[in-house]
Amino acid sequence: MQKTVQKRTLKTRARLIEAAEDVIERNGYQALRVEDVVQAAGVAKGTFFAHFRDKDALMEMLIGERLVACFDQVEQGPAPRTAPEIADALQPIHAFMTSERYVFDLIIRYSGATAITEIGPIARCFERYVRLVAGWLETAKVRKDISPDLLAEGVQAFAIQSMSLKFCALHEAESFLDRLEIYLDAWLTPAT
Amino acid sequence: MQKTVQKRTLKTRARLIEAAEDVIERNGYQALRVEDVVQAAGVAKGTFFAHFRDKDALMEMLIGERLVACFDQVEQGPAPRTAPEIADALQPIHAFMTSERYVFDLIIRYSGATAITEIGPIARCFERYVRLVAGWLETAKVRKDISPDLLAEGVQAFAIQSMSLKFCALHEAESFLDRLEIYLDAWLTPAT
DNA sequence: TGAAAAAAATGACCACGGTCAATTACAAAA
DNA sequence: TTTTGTAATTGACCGTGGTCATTTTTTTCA
Repeated sequence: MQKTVQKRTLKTRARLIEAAEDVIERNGYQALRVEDVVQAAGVAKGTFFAHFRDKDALMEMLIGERLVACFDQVEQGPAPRTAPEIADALQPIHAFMTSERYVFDLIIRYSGATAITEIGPIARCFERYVRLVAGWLETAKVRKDISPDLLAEGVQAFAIQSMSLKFCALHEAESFLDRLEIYLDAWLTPAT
Repeated sequence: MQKTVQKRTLKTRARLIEAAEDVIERNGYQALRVEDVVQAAGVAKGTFFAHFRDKDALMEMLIGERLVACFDQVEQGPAPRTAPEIADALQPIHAFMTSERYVFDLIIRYSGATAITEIGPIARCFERYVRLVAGWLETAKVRKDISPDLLAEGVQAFAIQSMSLKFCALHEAESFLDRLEIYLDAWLTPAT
């Protein structure tokens, strides 16, 4: 009844991931085909699905990793204190999320875990987003009538709205950053 | 060089749509298979794709229709004047949008038209949403420091955020409506 | 060391969306 | 009515994600 994991397993897995990253490097996330990956990795198709539940699971992992790296980068910088500074500080995260339509769609689809047991890296990043921004807001020059957590959730909502509009022909005139700044200004520092 | 459209065409198209609606009635949108639709309609598979660009195009049409009906219904009612009233008034629209995860995902995916030429019913509904809410906000008891249009876009952003969280295991404790009301209250009537 | 048990890998196979060259039905002109 | 050009339909076929019974490799333990 032991559950020994063989070294072979890790090696195969590593080969698959490396192959996938190569394919993505060349053609982007959207164009990734499982067949290409297994061929590049030199394994059979079935092996892929022994390592990843489905293609999306691999994508979630790879995109999640990159997203985590973006968060790490953003957390290195100083805490922003105003709406434009916040929009600017989040830029690396937003840039990656909108780097490809496919990437954005997948991130949105995985942003909420459907079951507690399957909270993946992307869903965790969404929680991290709120924690990160809420942390900034505690000492930022913003309204204090509602909690930093609620404020941060709003920032997230506006960021997603702005990113959606970036992919939209009707609204491409106004730039993503301008739009987000307008939203955040109205949300964080209302002048009623 | 004439471009006569035969009566046959309309008939076939109607049969396909009816068949699709039947299938959806029974098993929901998610479960619809093109094969089932063409079989029920008594036509060949190729015929389906002569009438609809792809499966999503049919879905956009059908879901778009239902969504338009929801808007029609909401527009019948009196204009709400407070944050909870607004959340409540929009309920039929939000209820349909979150009736199935598949429906929500498809609506989000089609909410922004990628090209001017391909603005579909769903993208139009998103514009209509903003116009509708902006109309309400003109005479509602809400902050006046920013335009009704901007305020309405925010309402949309918060509604999408709340709907996303509805599908999320981590946040299912708080109900959709409660959550939206909290957001809208903070957005429309800040107490700085 | 060798046999039994467990883990990993294989590839033929399936499901489903989508394509397209060939065929059939239609409608207008002769 | 027949001819002819075009609109509409067909179904065999393809690409790609995903499955699973079988085979191969590794580990365990007498």
